[in-house]
Amino acid sequence: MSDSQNHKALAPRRHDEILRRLAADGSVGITELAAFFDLSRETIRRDMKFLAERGQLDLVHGGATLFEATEPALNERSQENAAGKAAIGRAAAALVEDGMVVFLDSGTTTLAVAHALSGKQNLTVCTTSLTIALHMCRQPNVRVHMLGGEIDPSEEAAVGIDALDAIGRFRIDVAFLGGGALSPDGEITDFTRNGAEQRSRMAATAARAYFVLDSSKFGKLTPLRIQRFELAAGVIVDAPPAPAMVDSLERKGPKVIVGV
Amino acid sequence: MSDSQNHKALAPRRHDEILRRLAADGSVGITELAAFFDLSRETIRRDMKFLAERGQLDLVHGGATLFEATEPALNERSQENAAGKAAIGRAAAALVEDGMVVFLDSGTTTLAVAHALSGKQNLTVCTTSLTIALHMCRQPNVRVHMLGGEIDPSEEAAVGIDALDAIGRFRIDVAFLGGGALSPDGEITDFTRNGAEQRSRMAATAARAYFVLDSSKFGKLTPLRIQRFELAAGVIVDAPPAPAMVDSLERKGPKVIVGV
DNA sequence: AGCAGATGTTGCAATATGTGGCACCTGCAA
DNA sequence: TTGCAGGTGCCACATATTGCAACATCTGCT
Repeated sequence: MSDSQNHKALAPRRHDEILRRLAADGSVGITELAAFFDLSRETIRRDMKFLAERGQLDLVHGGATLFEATEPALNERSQENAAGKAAIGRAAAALVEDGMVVFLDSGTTTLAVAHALSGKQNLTVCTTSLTIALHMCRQPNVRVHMLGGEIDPSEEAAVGIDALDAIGRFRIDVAFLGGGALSPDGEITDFTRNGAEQRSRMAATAARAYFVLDSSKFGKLTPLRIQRFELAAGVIVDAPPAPAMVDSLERKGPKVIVGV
Repeated sequence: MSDSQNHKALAPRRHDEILRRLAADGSVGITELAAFFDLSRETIRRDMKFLAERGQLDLVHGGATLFEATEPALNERSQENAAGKAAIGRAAAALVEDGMVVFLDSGTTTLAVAHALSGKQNLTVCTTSLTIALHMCRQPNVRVHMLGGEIDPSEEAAVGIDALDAIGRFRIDVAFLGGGALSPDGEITDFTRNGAEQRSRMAATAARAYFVLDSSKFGKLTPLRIQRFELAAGVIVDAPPAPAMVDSLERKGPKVIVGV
């Protein structure tokens, strides 16, 4: 960017530039860099090999991509209906613009949203989920706030009074919330008191809140109603629920958005 | 820039120019400067060596780059001296009894402590590290509190005001703290202001605090002194530091514990 | 003259980069 | 599927650049 004449640079500077492009574009080609720096492909390849050995990128044919730290065996849950969750993720990501403050609830569906957010610039992400925090803090151009509190092992996320407290401190542009079930009469319900309370507050606090619910949760019943869920802007799903459920849900407020 | 005819300048002038270019471009080459000043490469190299010794720049092959008192990448660190870290972990775990409230700092050495704690019963673990929280919440009979806050991507841990706040709320039986270096004169220092402050508070707050430092950190210098580190009960290491360092450290308070 | 500090020169080792050859991928068209 | 063509990975070796240390030279000063 600095000088258009001579891009030749010392090795560490090249490494920076490579990582910078990687962060910006997600991938970078060897030939393209060789031309940019006016150096042979071998030299660039050696740079990349060096960076790859330090775990800073992944080598692929023709260049390099962002290093994917293979997460320790994700739960079986995250495999269930993976395609549906990915579709929900894409639909959710379409609602997020660069620079927004986004809240991501715990859960495998919201994790899919997190994955779909890669590529957005300059996001601020707030979350209670350890896994989501870990994933997002490895993304470039993302600021991550972890809401602290006692960790619920089954969710691997913070719950309880500290997390509830912390929610109030943020001004959230858009929140993506999980949920236990979409009941036959069009209500969103949850498994635990803490979860329901947390989601209720977020639905009321965020400028816009969306519940993300994959089709395995349609028509089920869980014990706790999520208060004020009707303040949410929408419910993002991967397949159309029964028309009756859509009707009664939309009459209360939230729009139903079907991901593709 | 001043005179185009004769760039020859006395050493302090050259030093200024070197630093100026560094600030402007992020790096400078030796050959390039030698030509500019019409001096031999050796002279420029001596200038750079002088500046490097005073911490004003980093020498690299062919020139210099901006001085970065930053830590190496996380993935890289976790591999280094794995055996030593495991030894420290065992020594640390020996200090923990069932039922205690344990604080675990961020860092790869404290992660080794976390691994060594498996088997303890009924622990309560407080941590700022996402990785440690994730690991410990999968253990049976462990309650985990995640201290929230903004996530530092290089640490993958919470830092900043929220984390500092949260520290005050806990009554910690024993804390295991990381650190950037054990300086030659027996002080424990850190890379970042936030890190130093966090560790300082823990050292003062916990009933007993231990720093865990593997031998790669002996005799190094990092910019920030950790205030009140001498309140710590001990420093756990994987190999004996130089006797002079042990002396000056133990005279200040903390005992040196060598893991096996 | 003699000293001290700065700079230059030289030679060799270490490192970085370039080049060419060949095997291997990848996409495409038959 | 097959084969082809172009791009790419990778190795070995050649070349260029740099690091380093020892010693020589210069310059200003007393």
